[in-house]
Amino acid sequence: MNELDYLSSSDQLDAVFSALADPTRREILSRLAEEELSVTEIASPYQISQPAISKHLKVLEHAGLIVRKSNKQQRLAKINAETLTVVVEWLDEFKVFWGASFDQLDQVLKTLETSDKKEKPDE
Amino acid sequence: MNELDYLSSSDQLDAVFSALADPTRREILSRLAEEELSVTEIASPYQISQPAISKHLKVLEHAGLIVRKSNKQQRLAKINAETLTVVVEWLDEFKVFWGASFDQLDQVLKTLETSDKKEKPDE
DNA sequence: CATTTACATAACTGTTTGGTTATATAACAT
DNA sequence: ATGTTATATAACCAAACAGTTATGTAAATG
Repeated sequence: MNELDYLSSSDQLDAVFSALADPTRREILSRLAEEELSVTEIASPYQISQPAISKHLKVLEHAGLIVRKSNKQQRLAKINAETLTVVVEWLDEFKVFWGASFDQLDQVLKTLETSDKKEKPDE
Repeated sequence: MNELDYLSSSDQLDAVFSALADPTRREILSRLAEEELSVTEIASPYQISQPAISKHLKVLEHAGLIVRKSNKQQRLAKINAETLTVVVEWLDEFKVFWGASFDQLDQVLKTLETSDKKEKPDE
């Protein structure tokens, strides 16, 4: 059970879009697409303080874009890119504006929905 | 020349994602996907004031998600859904997480890039 | 056991956001 | 000319946001 189960679809979009509205958070997400990182590792390239990074991570976690696990005294952050499918689904409403080629996205969405159910039958 | 030409790619993503982070603005955008609407028409379903709607429209316009034109004393808002391609392009970085089926998005993106260049060769 | 490391949390601050009311302006209607 | 309609703008306010410093806590290290 993840935190987003408590959010309405609209609230989840609010949370995801506002999480993505910050360039530092987008960059963190890009780096987490490569590998899991600890808070200190995430903070290292930035000039802002460690608590500021912890806040960014809390925003990403609340949006469901990352999950976290403890390892000794470290807290590793891992991307949860499945959550980005809510953005893809929302975009689907506007696909008509890009012409027929975007119909391929329909197929992608159907594939995703199916595999979601297969991967997480208990949610 | 549109307003977004002055924004860096990251600033444009900031503007687009934060514009989309508000449910009222997303709903306005959905309605504009159906038809052009005047400010009064856009405001009519909501309880908030007309100036509040004008502010929302300014945010959407600044993000490049709508364009506006004057018609008599009305100012019509029209969706500019092409701007949403910056979101699609940003999402492309994470497509690997949804498996091979998402490679179809590559094709969509290539098609979009090509048609972009055809439609706006002067940019 | 004392210290350091990794992180979270609290308290505070300045800025942004999303709303308000009041008012100005431009076009249309009488 | 006067009034009405459509919209924008200004001034204001409360809440949220993004940062700070200071401090607390749990785990590792000497």
